[in-house]
Amino acid sequence: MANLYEELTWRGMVHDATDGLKALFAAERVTAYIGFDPTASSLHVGSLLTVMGLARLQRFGHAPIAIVGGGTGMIGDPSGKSLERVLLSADQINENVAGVRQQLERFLDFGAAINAARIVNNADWLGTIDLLSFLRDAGKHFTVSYMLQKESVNRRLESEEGISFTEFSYLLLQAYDFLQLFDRYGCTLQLGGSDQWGNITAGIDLIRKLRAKKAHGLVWPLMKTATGTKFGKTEAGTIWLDAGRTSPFKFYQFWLNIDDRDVVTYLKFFTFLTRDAIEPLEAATRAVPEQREAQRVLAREVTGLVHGPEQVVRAEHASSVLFGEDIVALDADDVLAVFEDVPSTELPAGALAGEGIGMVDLVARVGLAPSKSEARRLVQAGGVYVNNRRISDPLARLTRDQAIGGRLFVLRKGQKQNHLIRLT
RNA sequence: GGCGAGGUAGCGAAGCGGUCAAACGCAGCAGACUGUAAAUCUGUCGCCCCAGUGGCUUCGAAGGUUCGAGUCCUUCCCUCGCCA
Repeated sequence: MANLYEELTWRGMVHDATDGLKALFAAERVTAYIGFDPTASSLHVGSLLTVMGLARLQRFGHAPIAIVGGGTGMIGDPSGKSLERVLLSADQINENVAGVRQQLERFLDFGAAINAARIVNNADWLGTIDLLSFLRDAGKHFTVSYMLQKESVNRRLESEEGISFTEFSYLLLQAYDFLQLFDRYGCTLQLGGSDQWGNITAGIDLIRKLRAKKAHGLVWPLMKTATGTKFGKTEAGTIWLDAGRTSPFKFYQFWLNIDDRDVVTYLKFFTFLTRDAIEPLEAATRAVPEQREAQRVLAREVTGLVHGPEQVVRAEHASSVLFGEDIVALDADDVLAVFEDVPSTELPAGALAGEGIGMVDLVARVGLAPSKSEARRLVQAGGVYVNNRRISDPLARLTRDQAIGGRLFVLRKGQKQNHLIRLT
């Protein structure tokens, strides 16, 4: 079995790690954990990196534990946050935990004979421990100056906002989690993003002090995009793993649109493709970037992992139609299939009777612009297309005989925002 | 508590009696170019409509002076420095 440490190093995922980790991987089956933050009921592409961390771990024969932070989620991790967080209600967190759990099941093998994955909720122990016990068992082992030295705490202390006692104590909770997992499951490794390093080392210290055992940590670099925007966000918002929130088509498109400068990094981070598969793609990106071979593979692989092969085929088909052929040449059923994911509005055919409906009214009515004023501006700027043809005259009118198959219009704003209008 | 500086559109920042819905930059939204990219360039960018020398609401809050106030006066609220 290859060494996971070497694998992660090659993938550029080792930002920092404790000494001796490589030897540990070589010597035994390691049980490792990563925490998931239940701030939403679905994971997004940002947390996909974390999911892949666990999945990769399992593929190398080690045992992954996903800890869904039902307990810590109630407190809020100050790491990487400049503002104090809004606390979620217990109900909300439970709902989110359930959603996240369901998604994790896609990636991890919970039935494996020897290294089955587990999902645990730290509310199981954090929710029941009483304050005095916690202060005696965990709090006693950390000096305030130790906690103040942690970068996440320190930065907030110096900020205008300050930090509440609640978030200040987060470090202790996460350290206590590690201890619990060590005791319950023999978990000796915690993974995470580099912003977690301080929290992870706190857990390692706690285990050393209380159990006299060496635990390990490994963190990968924080995701950044070449353009400096936050990874996983687009104009349309966060890219979620839940098909109900981000359609497979949009998900596919997100990966297809990755910047050349980032695509190789992402292939390493988000796919199981081997070095042999990735290196030619890297060369292709340098030689013929306009072909976007690397992006195509990335989109296919990740969409396949998250939504399955059928969705890949559909997304690829939709993409080729949408950015290639003339929509008018298609029949209404094909258009419906391709645009299934796209928001749609039903419009009574009567609205198009006689002179038809004005462009400005239409754009405003289906919500592509928030008001008629903005709709007009948009049309005049040349940003509106009907069935792939630009209509820049705000006084233009649409009638039924221009509809595809007499029943559909594809209204587009800019290059990518489509909206389907069904006549009824 | 004392002294000083300041609060202008999503953010940053000009404006110091009319020509101010308010320069400029960023973000946003479109357009060109292109590879459904990046960079760059162009337009737009308080809100509304029947799109016009159109309507409405803004420049911390409330009052006042004035034909006219983001601009002057009064009071109040808040922020930031320095000193107690």
